[in-house]
Amino acid sequence: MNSGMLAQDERLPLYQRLRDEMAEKITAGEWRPDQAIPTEAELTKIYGVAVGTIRKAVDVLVAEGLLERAQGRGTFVRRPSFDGSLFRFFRHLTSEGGRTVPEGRVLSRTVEPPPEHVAAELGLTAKSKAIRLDRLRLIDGLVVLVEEIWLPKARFASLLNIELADFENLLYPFYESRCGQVIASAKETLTVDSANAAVAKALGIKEGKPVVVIERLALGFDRKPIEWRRSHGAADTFRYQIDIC
Amino acid sequence: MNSGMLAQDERLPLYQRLRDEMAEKITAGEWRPDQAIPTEAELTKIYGVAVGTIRKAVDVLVAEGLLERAQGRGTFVRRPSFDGSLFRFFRHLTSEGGRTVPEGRVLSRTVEPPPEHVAAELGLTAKSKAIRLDRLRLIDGLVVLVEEIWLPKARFASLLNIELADFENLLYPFYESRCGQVIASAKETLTVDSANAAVAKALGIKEGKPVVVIERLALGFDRKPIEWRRSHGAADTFRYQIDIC
DNA sequence: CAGTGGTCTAGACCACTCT
DNA sequence: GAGTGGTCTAGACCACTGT
Repeated sequence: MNSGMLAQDERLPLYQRLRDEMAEKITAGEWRPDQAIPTEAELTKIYGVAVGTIRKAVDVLVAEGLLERAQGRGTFVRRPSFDGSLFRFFRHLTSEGGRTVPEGRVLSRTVEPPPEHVAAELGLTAKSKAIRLDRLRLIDGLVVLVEEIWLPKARFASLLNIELADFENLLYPFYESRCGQVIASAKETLTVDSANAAVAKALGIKEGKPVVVIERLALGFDRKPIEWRRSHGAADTFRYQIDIC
Repeated sequence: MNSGMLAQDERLPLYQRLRDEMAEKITAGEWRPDQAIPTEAELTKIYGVAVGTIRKAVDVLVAEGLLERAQGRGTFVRRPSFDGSLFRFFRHLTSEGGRTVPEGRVLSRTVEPPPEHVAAELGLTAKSKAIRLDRLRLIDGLVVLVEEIWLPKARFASLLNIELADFENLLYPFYESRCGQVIASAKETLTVDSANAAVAKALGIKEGKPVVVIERLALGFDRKPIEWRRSHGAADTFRYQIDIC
């Protein structure tokens, strides 16, 4: 009765194959964000398995952040955006308890071969080109971060047709909706440096003043690198908060 | 048949109460690290619940890192030591790829009422006293961090009988072995400041030079605060790396 | 009220580990 | 072969959300 086509992989546990099947429906857009997936009862009929097995597959997807359960309402495809709890990628608050999303202003977009270290991080060959964005983050009209962003051209070609002014304040949901690229995790490195002339000018501080440098490599659910970025912020107003579990 | 005493909390799900009960056995040392806990079949008899419920409780504890399963062998209490992967609390490497554990040197240990913000973080009343440690972290004989550590006296009274020289380089395994206090998670805040006279002297830098300040609140498995510490390091040699998931 | 996910049970069979 | 955790089933009742 496997009307859900659960062949694919060989001798994996049922719930794993189920998870893959459902993940596929999500990434392929068949089940869309903020939309309820079929109920557990329906899923048992669709796939011909017991409720417990469905639940276990859904457990995995919930743990992975792809689904969200709401008792009495249903199970929903989670929009990996940053409105709710998923504020993971903007912990460097500039003012105390700043909950607001800073404005993002893309200054320039070019296509060029990435520097060697960026190519290495993104897993690109020496010849391949990449998209570079230069961007400011502002709070109350004041520049708090200067960002240099590198994206593999292959994944993000559709970004080249968009007006710079139409880039949204949060890039990750934007990547998702425009390019189907979903960020799942990231690795960040913080260091402190002195501002060079360009950064100092953009941040409105004196050259040589201390700045915080955040280098981030963002990965997809397949753990492949998707974006590399380096951000600079004035050190004296900087605060970085994180929970380690 | 609840021979396992599962009263405690009111109307929590069974598997949650089970989890708490089992976590208690672990933190109390009744189930010791690297030792197998009773089998699922035994646990069902002990607590008078179904296997599925036991499994769900164990699932939670495994997810929390307290237990570890080994098919065909049993379920074991995990030693939350730092030899293996659990290197979570020393990401601020000073030299590139520095894998070595820096030396820790406790300069002083006093018992005094904590400052207001520390008492608040640790959940202590205004009157209660706390243990304060002042400590240096050194790599190759050079001071890289200056630390101010506060501990609730009630939990750490046994530390007062130990020679300062006998404090180990990694405090968290030390807390575990001497005081039965296991750190499960932490919350860190990074900022950049200018070195005051005392910090500058300890770090061997000039007063007013930029320093990185890390404030950390470390929690136990019961999510109660256990330790608060503030570390200072010279900004120019500082590197903080973290994986965000 | 009907429908949803959340909890819990009781038992089956399998894959692995150790002796 | 005996014992362990890993998977899977089938069905029960509950708590919550919507109408």
